Amino acid sequence: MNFDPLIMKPKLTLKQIARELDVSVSTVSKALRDSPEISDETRQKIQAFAKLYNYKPNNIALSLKNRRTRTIGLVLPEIVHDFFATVITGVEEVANKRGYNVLICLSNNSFDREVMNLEMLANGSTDGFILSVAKETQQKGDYHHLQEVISQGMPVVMVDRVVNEIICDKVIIDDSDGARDAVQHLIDNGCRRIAIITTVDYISVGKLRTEGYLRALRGNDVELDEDLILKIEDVDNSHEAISQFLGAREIDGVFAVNEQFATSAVKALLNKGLSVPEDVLVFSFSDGELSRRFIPSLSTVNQHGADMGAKAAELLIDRIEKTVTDEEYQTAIVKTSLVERESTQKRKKATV
Amino acid sequence: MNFDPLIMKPKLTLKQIARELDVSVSTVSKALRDSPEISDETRQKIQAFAKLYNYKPNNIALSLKNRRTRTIGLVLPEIVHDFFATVITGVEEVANKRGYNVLICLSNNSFDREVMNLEMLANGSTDGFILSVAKETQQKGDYHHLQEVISQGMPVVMVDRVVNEIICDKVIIDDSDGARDAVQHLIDNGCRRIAIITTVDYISVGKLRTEGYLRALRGNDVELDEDLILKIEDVDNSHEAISQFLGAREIDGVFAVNEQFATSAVKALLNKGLSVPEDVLVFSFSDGELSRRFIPSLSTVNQHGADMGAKAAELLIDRIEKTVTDEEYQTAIVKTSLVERESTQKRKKATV
DNA sequence: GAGGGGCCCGAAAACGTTTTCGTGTTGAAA
DNA sequence: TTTCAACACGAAAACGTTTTCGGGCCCCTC
Repeated sequence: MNFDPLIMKPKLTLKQIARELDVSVSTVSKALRDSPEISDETRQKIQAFAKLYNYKPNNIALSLKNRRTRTIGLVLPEIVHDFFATVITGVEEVANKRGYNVLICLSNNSFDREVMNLEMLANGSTDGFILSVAKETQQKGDYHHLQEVISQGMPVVMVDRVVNEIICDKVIIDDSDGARDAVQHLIDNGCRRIAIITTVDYISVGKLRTEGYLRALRGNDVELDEDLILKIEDVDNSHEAISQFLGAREIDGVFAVNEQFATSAVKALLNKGLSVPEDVLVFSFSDGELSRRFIPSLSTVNQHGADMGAKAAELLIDRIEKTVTDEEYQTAIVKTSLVERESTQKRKKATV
Repeated sequence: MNFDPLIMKPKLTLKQIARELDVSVSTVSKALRDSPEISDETRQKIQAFAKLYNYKPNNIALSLKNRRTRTIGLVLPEIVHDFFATVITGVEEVANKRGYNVLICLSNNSFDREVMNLEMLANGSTDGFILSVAKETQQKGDYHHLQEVISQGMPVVMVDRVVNEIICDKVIIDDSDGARDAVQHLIDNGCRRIAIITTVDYISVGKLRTEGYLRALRGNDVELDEDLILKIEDVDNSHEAISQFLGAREIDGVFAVNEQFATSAVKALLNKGLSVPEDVLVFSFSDGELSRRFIPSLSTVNQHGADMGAKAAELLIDRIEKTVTDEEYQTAIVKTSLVERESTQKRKKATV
C-alpha cells in the first residue's frame, strides 16, 4: 500500500538522545540506569525522552562491552522428533527464566554440520552451549571439535547422546534402567519370548537400552535368545527389516527403543494376524504424541525430555555464571518413568 | 579428573596477535584478509601464527562494526508439533546456506511471551525475523508489538499464522483450497454426510479450512448441515468433545483440521463400533509422522512445512540484503498436496 | 641531487555501550 | 575572603573489529 509506514522511526542510540537533549552520552547512560550522579531534573527529562521514543539498549554493544552475550547455543541432531522438541522446550524455558536467549543449530546428524555449528557458536555468539552429538559423530568417534571449544574455556553440557571421552557436564537418563524396567514389566505380565528392536551399538543410548534388556532377562532367569535381537542400521528403511524379522519369529513380547520401531512392530504383528496386546505385548521407549495417540496406545518409557533440557540449561548457566571454575563436572541422571497404556494391558477382547 | 585441561588456550584477539608479533592491529587485520597493502613476508607470518593458534574473529565485534548480525530470529507458538518442527528445518537450511544463524524463540501461544520475544530479537540481536503468531495474540487482535518493530525498520516475514492487518512479507498455504480438495476427495468417494472438526474462527487457518469445507459442499450440491460442524475451543481437552460429537451423529466422512483431531475422531468411531475406512472415511490436515504411522494411516493435506520455512527465510534474507527498500511486500502461497493413505481407501475387509 | 612514486605499515575513528576519573560550579564553614 | 566538600556533569577508555588516511622509506627518473 504505502512504502514507508506512517511513522518510520529508526532505532535510537544513546548518542542521538544526547545530541537531542544537549547532554553528554555518559549522562544519558547514567540517567537511564538511575545513577545518583545525575540530578533529578536531568534524569527525569532523559527518562521521559527515552520512554517516549522507546529507547532500547543495543544488545550487541552490551555483549561486546560485557564480554557475555546472555545467549546459549543448542545443537541437536534432528528436530522432527518429539523427544528433541521437548528438550528444546525445557532449555528454552529455563533459559528465558534466567534471562538468556537460545540459539538453535541443527546438525542433521552430520559430522561436518556439527563442526560448523560449534565453530559458529564458539566465535563469541554464545556464552556456552548444550549439545546432543550427531549420529555420524558417534560413529566416527572424532571429538576434536568438542575438545577444541572446551579448551578455549567455553562451557559445554552434553545431553542424551553424550560421549564419555569428553569431560564436561552431562545430562542423561538411566537408559539401561529404563529399558530393564520396561522389559521387567513385560516379564511380569507373562512374556517369555521377548524380542528387542534396537539400534546399532555405536549409538550410545541404543547400546545402553540393549544392556537393560539383557539385565532384565538375566534377572528373571529368562533364557536369552540372540535370535530375538534386531539391531537396525538404516533407520529410514527400518520398516521392512522389522516386518521381516517379526514375521519369522515366534514371540509374545516386543521391546522397541523408540516409537518408530514400536509402531512398525505393531503393524507387522497385525499383518501377521496377531493382536496387540491380546497376543503380543509391546513396550516402547520415548514417550511422544505418537505413543499417546496410537491405537492401541503404547506403553512407553518416558524420558522427560523437557526435564532433561531444563536440567542441562541450569547446569550450563550455573557454569557460565560461576566465577570460580574449580567445581567438578557432574553428570545428572534424569529418572525415567514407565507409562502404561493399552499395548501392555492384556484383555480378553478388544474394547478399544 | 584434572581441573585445567591439558592446554588451556583462551580465545585469541587481533590485539594479542599484534603484540606477540610486534606489529600493529591494523596490520594483522589486513594480513588475515589478504590485503595487498601487506608484504608477503608479514602476511605469511601472521597467517601462520593465526592458524597455529586457531584464531577466529569475534562475531560480536563484527556485528557491532558492520551493524548486521547475520542472524535471523524465528518466533513460533509451539514446537512439539511436526508442522512447526519442519518449518524450523526449512528455515535453518536456507539460513545456513546463506550464512545466517537462527535464533529460535517460543511464545507458547502466549501474547506476553511473544511481546518479550520480539523485544529481545529487535534490540540488535537479529537482522530480521520470521514469525508465526501466537493463538492468544490472534484472539486478542493486538498487534502493536509487531507494528512497533516493523516501524523501526526491522524486516519481518510471517508464516502460516499470519495477520492481515500487518503489512509485510508473508508465507501461507492455500488453506481453503487444501481443505476443499480434501473434502472433494471424500465426496468423490461417496461421502455425503461429512463432519468437520475444526477450530474456533479467530484462528486464521482454522477459519480458512472451514471455508474450504463449505466451498466443497456447495460445489457438489451437498446439503450443508450445520450440525455436522464442530469448532473446538479447548484443544487440550478436545478428545471428549470429539467423542461426544461423533457419538451422536450419523456420518460417512470426517474432515479434521489437524492430526490430533483426526486421531481422536478415529478412536471415537472405533468406540462406536464403526471402522475406518470401511464405514467412515477420514481426511486430515497437516501431514506428520502421526498420520504416516497411524493405523489406519491417515490421508492428509500436506502443508510442506519445510518449503514454507525455506521460502520465508529466502524472503527475509532477500529483504535484509536488499539495499533498495522499494519492493512491494509479497505473499507467497505454498501449494498443498493431498496424500492419500488407508483412511480414505474403501475396501471390503480390513487387510491392514 | 632533488622530486616523485610505490610499497608497507601504523594511527585513529567508528560501531553503542558502561564506567572511571576528572573538573567546574556551588554553597557553607573557617 | 578563602577553602573545601558536595554536586552534577563530561571526557575518555574499553570491548574487538575494519577501514581510511597519512607517512616513512626506498628506488627510480630527470
